[in-house]
Amino acid sequence: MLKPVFQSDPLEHRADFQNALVGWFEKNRRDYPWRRTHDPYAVLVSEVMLQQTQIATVLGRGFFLRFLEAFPDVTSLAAADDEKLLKAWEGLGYYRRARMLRETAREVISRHAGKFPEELDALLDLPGVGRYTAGALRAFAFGLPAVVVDGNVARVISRLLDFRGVIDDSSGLKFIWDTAGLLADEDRPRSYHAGLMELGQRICRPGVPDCLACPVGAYCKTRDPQLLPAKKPRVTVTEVDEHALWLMDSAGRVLMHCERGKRRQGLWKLPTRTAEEVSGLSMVSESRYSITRYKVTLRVYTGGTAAEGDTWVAGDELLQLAMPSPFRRVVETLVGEI
DNA sequence: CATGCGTGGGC
DNA sequence: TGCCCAAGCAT
Repeated sequence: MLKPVFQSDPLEHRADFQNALVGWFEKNRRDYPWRRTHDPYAVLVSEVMLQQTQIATVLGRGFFLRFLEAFPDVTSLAAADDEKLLKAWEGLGYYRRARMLRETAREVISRHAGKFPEELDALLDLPGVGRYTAGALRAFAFGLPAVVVDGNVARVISRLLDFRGVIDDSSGLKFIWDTAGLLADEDRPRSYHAGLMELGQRICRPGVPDCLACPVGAYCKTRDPQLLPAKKPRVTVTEVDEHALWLMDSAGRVLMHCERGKRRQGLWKLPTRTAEEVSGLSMVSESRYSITRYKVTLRVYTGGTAAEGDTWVAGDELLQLAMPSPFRRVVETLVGEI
């Protein structure tokens, strides 16, 4: 690992560190659509979309601008129905985020007279807004002092300070957040925090970083960045099978099932069945996908019967429904084979 | 504190 | 290819 020599502790030379970072950012910053606005509503939409979701996903498929066209302000989002809301979120995953975003729009109207609060505690009270998102709103929407720690920032700080402990237990998180607070530039929150994240995204990458291009290499203590950050061991992956039906009636309608639970309400799938219920039916599709700690084999069969809660959907409405991606892929394939 | 919640980029 | 993991949050 070729890397600049450590010269100064960033905590002891905070202003120099901040200047180096902000100077680099001002020259090299990427032009993202959410950086062209300070509207707290638009900033919140971007931050929620970007939770655990890569920029390329949000940007490349146009989610951000499309969502703002559909729901340009808190009033329109507060009034959104499930169908339109989930359709705008389809493909992004973590669908609960969309519902909480709408709930936040409603609370901004009912509890804050339609104007986003600027105090940290008030922001943290909003549904779906945790300490990262609250800090991001403080810095990027309001230009106020903040502490902003995402996965990028945690990695950068662990390397800068050569923090070898795991960063995802309570003591590791405390170290990262405390250090982030000590390093933060209170006069230039926008450039500093966006710069620290963009540094982590582009230079101080996971795995082998591009240390020779790093603007703050002189403030970085670690000698082997590729070993950091340390994390707790991952949970083991479990293989599971999922069985579903592909059933069409004489009118060309397809049997579907709308999720009723609190978490995934409004998302549509093919009706799922137990292994016993599909025994003897002929399989028309087999696919695999990963979800959290599960590797799922999804098999779809023709035959079977409708059950309580299943819904017949007209063929021309089928692809309008919001579905989880694995089911959307299967449905699009099977529709194409008709 | 552990777990559930999606998806796709990149190596 | 299989695996890591990404601008987290709620429970």
